[in-house]
Amino acid sequence: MPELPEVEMVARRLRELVVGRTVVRARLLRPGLAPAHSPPQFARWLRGARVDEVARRGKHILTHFDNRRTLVTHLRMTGRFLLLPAEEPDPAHTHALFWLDDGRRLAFTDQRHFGMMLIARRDELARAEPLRRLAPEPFDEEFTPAYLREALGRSSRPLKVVLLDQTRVVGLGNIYAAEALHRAGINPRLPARRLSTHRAEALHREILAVLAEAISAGSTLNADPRDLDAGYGGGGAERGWRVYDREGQPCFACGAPIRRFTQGARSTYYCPGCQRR
DNA sequence: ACTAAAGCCTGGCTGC
DNA sequence: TGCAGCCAGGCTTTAG
Repeated sequence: MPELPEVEMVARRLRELVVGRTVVRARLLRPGLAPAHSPPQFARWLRGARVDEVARRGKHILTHFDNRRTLVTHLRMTGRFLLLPAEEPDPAHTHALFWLDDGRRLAFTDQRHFGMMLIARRDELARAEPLRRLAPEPFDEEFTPAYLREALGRSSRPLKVVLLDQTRVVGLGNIYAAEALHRAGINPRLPARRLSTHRAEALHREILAVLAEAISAGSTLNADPRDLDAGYGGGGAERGWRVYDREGQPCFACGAPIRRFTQGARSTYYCPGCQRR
């Protein structure tokens, strides 16, 4: 489940592997992946384009080309990039292919068809969907405790649910939202508008810490460079989550059994001892 | 301006 | 053992 740190890792690896390369041929195999474009148009816009830069905005990967267009990719749940030698067959669930000028090709696979791609003019990106309404990046100066409190301040919804709203805070998914709340000692059911200034500071600090630690853990993995998403395989226990996917297991801080309940149609994990209010 | 819920999708798991 | 049905979950859309 790629959230900001995992998407950051994919973007970094993609950057190492494809910046400077030219797409000699592109093919959209499943039109639903990029519903705004016809497959021929998709192919035409990328053919002959050289990759200038790979960036990230929230959970979106931005591949900027020298033709002033940008390929926006959202991995959603199961989207992944794979760099393949020329002779290797297409992997299962391949929905887009990009042949590079060094003979290799980049495949986009997506078992569950949640991922999406869009090609937009680079100079219109920030004003266009799907980036237009995104909150500031957590590591930008703009993202301060005051911003956080302001962004959450009007909502009566549970804090955990609002943290997943990418127009308020960008980059958190179900795992890091739960982890940040646990680290800050805040109950996930707290109505967002009831977050005090003091606790907003703690939450702000822990959001940054949990994201930074995950990025740093991922960047030290010694993985196969062809494996673009190495760094986020594995389940909760292996990744060392404090609450996520640990229902019934003792909290590392206080020993109370971690609890799970449904919030906004997804599982929330928390510690009843550390996150009383 | 806000909130809630359905829908998208497939594979793995649960319970009968 | 077989299989229906549930669950995972990021995000958009629709309805209220």
